[in-house]
Amino acid sequence: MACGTQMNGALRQAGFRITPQRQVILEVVAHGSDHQSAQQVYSAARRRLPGLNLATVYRTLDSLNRAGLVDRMDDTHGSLRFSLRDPENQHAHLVCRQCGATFELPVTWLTRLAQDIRRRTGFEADLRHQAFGGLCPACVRTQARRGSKRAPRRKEA
Amino acid sequence: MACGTQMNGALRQAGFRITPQRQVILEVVAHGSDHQSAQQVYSAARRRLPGLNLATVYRTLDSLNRAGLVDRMDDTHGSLRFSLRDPENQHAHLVCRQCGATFELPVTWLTRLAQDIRRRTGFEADLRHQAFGGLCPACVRTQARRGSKRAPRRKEA
DNA sequence: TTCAGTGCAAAACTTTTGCAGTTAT
DNA sequence: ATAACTGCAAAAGTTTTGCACTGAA
Repeated sequence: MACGTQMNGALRQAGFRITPQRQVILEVVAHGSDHQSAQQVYSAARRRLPGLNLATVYRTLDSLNRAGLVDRMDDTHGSLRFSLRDPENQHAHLVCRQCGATFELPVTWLTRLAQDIRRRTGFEADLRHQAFGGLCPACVRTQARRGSKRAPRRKEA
Repeated sequence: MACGTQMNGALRQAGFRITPQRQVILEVVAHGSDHQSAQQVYSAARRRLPGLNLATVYRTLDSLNRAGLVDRMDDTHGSLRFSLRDPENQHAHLVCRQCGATFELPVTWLTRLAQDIRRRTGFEADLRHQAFGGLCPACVRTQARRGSKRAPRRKEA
């Protein structure tokens, strides 16, 4: 696939030098599962680049984000999640408080809300990559049957 | 005011022992500015109770939260914010990415969205205490005039 | 050649936890 | 008397930073 070439072009265009680290990290974000944490990106990238350092992952993801190639979202469980930016598919997120699963929410569902907020308060809400907490369908069912179950490790909203 | 007595009642009713720490912490949350971070609560409470420990603040706020007296929200800048629960005034939050100011958003504005989500995905979104990022009116103006300015210290959404 | 990019180690920050001593009931 | 609660110190977990070295341009 010409994918690698395409990415290099994007990197170069954004004013970055092409390094193995960047190529691998960007490819992991692009081809790996969506909304990965820095640790996940690190683990995956490390398999191909054993010497890779976590700080580099953070720095690279931050650069890629500022360059507009990668999106960041706060998963409300204490870490940031990264995914390839896709202007065709702007979305927010649903994060299950029980099992941590994340789902996408087309940003169009949120436009009316954002408009309401802007008109009535003057606040410019940016609902892209916003994470909403709640219970996923599976956990709703589970919870309906039994009492409570396991909980996430850290933070809560 | 009978406020102290009222609080003690609430504490006792929730099965808590009455301690100076709890009284002070709850009062700071109740009378201080809304949506304070643990550090802010700590600083304010410490003025009246110099020996107070930050761990106690966290433990107490967690207890009060589980008892339903206090609400928690994740400000998407890396810390939790606490406020007195007011069932009459359920709300979500707008958090300015530029200056960190927070505003309240009546939860009624979000009911339609929550319904849409439930009907179309089965996900039970809990939008109470949800924090939405964006720019407050003041920072929108500031940003319109000049270029960029100071940024928050940690995390970003 | 030169400066952006990297690895490493250490720090920054928020939040949690183990434990021994204290205190409300 | 006896749990519950607190202070202290240390750890956990994510993210950032300083610095000297390396390598892409």
